[in-house]
Amino acid sequence: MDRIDTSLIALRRILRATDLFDREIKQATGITPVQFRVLQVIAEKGLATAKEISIRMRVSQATVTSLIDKLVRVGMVTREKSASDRRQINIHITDIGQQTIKDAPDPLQQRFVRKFDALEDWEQAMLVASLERVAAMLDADEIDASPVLHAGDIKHTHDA
Amino acid sequence: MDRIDTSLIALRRILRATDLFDREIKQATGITPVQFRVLQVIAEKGLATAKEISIRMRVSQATVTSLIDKLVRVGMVTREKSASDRRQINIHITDIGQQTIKDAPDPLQQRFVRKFDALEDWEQAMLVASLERVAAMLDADEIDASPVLHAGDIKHTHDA
DNA sequence: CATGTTTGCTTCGCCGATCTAAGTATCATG
DNA sequence: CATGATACTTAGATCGGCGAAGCAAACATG
Repeated sequence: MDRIDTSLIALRRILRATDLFDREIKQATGITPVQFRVLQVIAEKGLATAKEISIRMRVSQATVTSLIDKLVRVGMVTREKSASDRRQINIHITDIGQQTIKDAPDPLQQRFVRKFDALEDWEQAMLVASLERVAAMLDADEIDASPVLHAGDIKHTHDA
Repeated sequence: MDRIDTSLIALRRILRATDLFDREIKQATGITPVQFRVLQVIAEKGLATAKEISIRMRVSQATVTSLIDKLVRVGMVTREKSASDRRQINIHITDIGQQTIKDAPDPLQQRFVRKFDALEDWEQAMLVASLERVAAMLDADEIDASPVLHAGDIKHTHDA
């Protein structure tokens, strides 16, 4: 088995891990991965507008509306009209929502962070260099920043 | 920006690349990424049974049936009863299907392979080691083999 | 060989995510 | 105040996905 095969397989495993995590989330939280992702975004600040969410997740507002509908229905978030601009709706996370996030299985990024921290210095350096390299290889064009991932996302934080 | 942030961002970009590629495929081929993936699987040998596809793609047979329906409708594949076992249906790729695959934009894995080949020996070695490391870090448990990716998958071939 | 079980696929009815287009309410401004 | 932009929701569609039920072919075995 040559290097390229090995690399592709590893890459596949990496991608696959996100997929599996989706299923874990579904089971553990009772909501779907996409809904969970919305919840996470809201949880970051405790509240968010529909617009914000639709931009962060790169989906239409219509989609956000229906996702929020579901989260409201299960009591994880509430809608409240913004006082400053009454066209806006602030979506607040509830205690149940908070709890759901807290109880969710060890997110992918936390898993990564924990193990990364445990590595030797040189190894960390190697990984960083390699990942950046691979990212550059796969990016079709220069991509700005924040993506939509599936589950749990790989967030730019490490409050693990 | 510390190493962990850098890594996570790179990882995010890698995952994001598959997402963007999905959109490219849709535009270029007129079929959806999932349908394209089915087509790819069939194309590997020129034909496949529904069962095979459902296993390879980790979806139910019901789902495969509906995906094949769509590919048949646009003339990219045909259904033919197997001679040896008449319960089985061999799905054959048509010229149109072949053409679609040929005309599809540079798949992710090809992009990767091309660039990987161009690397220095030591760099290839480093990438392989790193990717395997990361894969191990993300895998919750030991994962067997072939996953469902989104677009184009990252196949274990490099007939680029 | 006849009957019962397994296997391979399709049909049906359902749900979730997503979109676009069209509507409603609110704001901002000339 | 009238007009136009902005923030959301509603309506209606498509797609991917599932499980259950059904059917036909193959197999197994007394």
